[in-house]
Amino acid sequence: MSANYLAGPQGLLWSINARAVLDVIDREGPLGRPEITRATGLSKTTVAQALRELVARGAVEEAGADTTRRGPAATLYRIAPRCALALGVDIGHLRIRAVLVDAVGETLAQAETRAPRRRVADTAAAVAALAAECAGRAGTEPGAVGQAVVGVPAVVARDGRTVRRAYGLPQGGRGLAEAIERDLPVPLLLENDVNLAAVAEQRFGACAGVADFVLLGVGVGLGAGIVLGGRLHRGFAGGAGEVAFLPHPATELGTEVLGARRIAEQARRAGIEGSPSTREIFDSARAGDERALAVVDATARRIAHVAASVALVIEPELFVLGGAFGASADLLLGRIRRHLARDAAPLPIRIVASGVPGDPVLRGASWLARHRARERAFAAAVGGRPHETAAGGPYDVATGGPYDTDLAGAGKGDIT
Amino acid sequence: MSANYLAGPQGLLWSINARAVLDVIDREGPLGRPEITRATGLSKTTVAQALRELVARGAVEEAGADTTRRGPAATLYRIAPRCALALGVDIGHLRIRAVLVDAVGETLAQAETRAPRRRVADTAAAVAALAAECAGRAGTEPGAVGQAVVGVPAVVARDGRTVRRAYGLPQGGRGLAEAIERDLPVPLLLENDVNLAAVAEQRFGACAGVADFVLLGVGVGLGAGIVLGGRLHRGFAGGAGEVAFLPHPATELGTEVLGARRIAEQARRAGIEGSPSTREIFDSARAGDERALAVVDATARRIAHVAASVALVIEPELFVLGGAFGASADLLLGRIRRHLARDAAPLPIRIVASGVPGDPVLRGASWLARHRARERAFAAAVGGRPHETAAGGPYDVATGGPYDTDLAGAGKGDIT
DNA sequence: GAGTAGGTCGGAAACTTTCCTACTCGGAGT
DNA sequence: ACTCCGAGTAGGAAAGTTTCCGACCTACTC
Repeated sequence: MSANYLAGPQGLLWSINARAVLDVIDREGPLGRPEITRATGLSKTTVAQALRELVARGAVEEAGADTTRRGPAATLYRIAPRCALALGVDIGHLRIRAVLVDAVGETLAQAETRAPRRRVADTAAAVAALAAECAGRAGTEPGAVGQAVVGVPAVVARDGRTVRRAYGLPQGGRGLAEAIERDLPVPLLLENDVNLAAVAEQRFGACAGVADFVLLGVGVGLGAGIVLGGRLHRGFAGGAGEVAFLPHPATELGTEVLGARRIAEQARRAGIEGSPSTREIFDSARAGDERALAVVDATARRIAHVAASVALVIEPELFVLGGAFGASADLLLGRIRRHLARDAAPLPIRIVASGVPGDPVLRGASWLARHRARERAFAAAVGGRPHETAAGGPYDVATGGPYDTDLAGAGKGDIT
Repeated sequence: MSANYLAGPQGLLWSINARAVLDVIDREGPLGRPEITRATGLSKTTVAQALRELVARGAVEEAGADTTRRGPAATLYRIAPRCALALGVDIGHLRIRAVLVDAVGETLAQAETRAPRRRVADTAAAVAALAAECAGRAGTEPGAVGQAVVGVPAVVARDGRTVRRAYGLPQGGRGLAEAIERDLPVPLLLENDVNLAAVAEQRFGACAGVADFVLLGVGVGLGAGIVLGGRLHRGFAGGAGEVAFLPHPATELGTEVLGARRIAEQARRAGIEGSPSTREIFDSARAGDERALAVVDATARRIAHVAASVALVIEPELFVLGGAFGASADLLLGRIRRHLARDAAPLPIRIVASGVPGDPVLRGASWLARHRARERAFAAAVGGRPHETAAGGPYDVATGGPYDTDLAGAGKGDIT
């Protein structure tokens, strides 16, 4: 009822300190008690108490002993890998991939299948089947998954369930989310695929430690995953980053600047016959075909144009070239930089190639799923000690603290 | 050294609870003890203790008694207005305005002067003189100001001191900040004027409670103040929102889409003679002059174009039309909406007129200055009880808590 | 007299300091 | 080469401190 004023009883201190212990262990790997004491600034008595409780609750477990120092061996502690399971799914145009990871990010199982074309129910069933397959291989069951994040090639509203403008997806609305939840009853979040690729870039790729960057995903369409202040920026209705529709001098308003269709059109215009796929055009270009190179250059120019426009609006620290044709960075990057240098910008623009190996969408999905599953598990382990008053102050560590991961909320921040 | 893990001794609880009390009083005006007790969820003993301490430290003061209920009158408490003074300054092309406000936002004094043209030292001296004038009228001295925020028509780096691309400002670099600080030795922050107008819009205008919005400032140039998640988005080097350079079909790259110069050019093209000022053109248009109306319409079209581009990148909830010609919203708004509906957008775009009376830049500057001055005063009042151990845990309420208002830091957030 | 404001006191919870035991490594002495 | 002992470290327990809370009491006004 009353807003969250972050006031609380003494039990609050325990939550705060237990959480601090958890965070230290999480960041700095297996750690001995003395090191945790130093890192948190707490007394060793308190740390010992917190560790006992966290182990009892299953969030932390012992991990051998540290014998590097002299004296008695220090017990090491680590996050319990099984305290949270997470499922990442990438629904692409051709394939659906899934990966099951544990709380420390270890891959437990992977699976993939052909993407069914038509019906939402088929897609949902495929996702559930992959989840079951992964769970089976990992020796657990699908219901044990603490969070599933599903990447889709569509605009997803901030509720993480409503889908708009679904390129190639069966249909819009909340149908897909509900169908998946029926078949796979675990906490679910849909997310735009480019956004997830951006998350992957932030966690595993070229943008570690960069607070503001934009991932340009070049694939069937062109989309941007925008990270500002270390957080995904989704826009009011999830439509941020739909940069394919940015006005371009050579393109009518309301049509896409770039995408497979437009590349094909340019290929025709360049006199390339037989309507080859984009991949084939890039391969030809790499082999030195002049006309294909012209198409590549035109593509690079349009990407540069989009990057310049985006930069003028939000001025990120870095652009990353990703997506299906991020693999063609060798061809594109230099040309994009040249166009940027020539045409664009009163401000310098840095652009680099994606640094994420494998399927970035899948990695982003599994990272986000893991983050959320773990956040929930941690909050449960830290919140509400058994002997706390049932009333529960207005403070709730699960959502109120500085660890807020709420995605749905409007996030009416108060700070400028 | 060790990162901030938000762990702390018992004194931390006092900080948290005192801060909660302070926040409640701040938000809900003068309040009696029982109401504070209810709002914070703390016990009345604790609240009483906190209030005693806060009053002793000067952050809170008594404000009469509440006799509406029966029984003994409840003592009311409010934020002590004088616990923080703040100075807002708007350095415009023609005039420099300053306003001195207290901790609760009351205007204590205002002053203005002609903007000196050439030298940085003159500008700085003018600012200091205005500050002295305000302080004198308010019965205090300039040194008592807890924070000064100076709005400038230029790009300001995230350090709040380095100026780039200064339209009409004497020169770039850190010269201005340093000169002002010499003449007026108080905590100083320079900020882009359009950004400050956006802050004003958020606090006093059309965007109260809107987390994501963009203020389009139409004046000598065109700039955007971007608020995302309730926070100003400044960009990597403070250059976010330089939307005047967005590519436009009818404009060569690298030139501004809109601004006084371009409006004049359009007026010439429309056959208007005598090179009238923008204001005169708008006045003619309001009087029904066809050619002037054409210029206005062209202006509206360009604003719509910019808004559409911005929306495709960040999809704010709302656009606000402000700046020097925000006053001409009656002429522009309908036309902008018409152009948006026609040309633009796969997504709907809401745009409204500014809701801030007076000088938005000045109001934004004084709000931000007040916010920062108060934040510092509150942190001081809440942090470090006298009888606390000198050691001091790694937790620091001043900067570490959920009340972080750091502007300079890169803000390497960890949450997606 | 009922309802409310404000104060005080004792108890409970949580953190810290201090003291103590146990363990291991390494060097010195036999 | 073996043994012994001191220094440094890990872990635990007890006492002390700080803080919050509930309960009781007084005083005030309708």
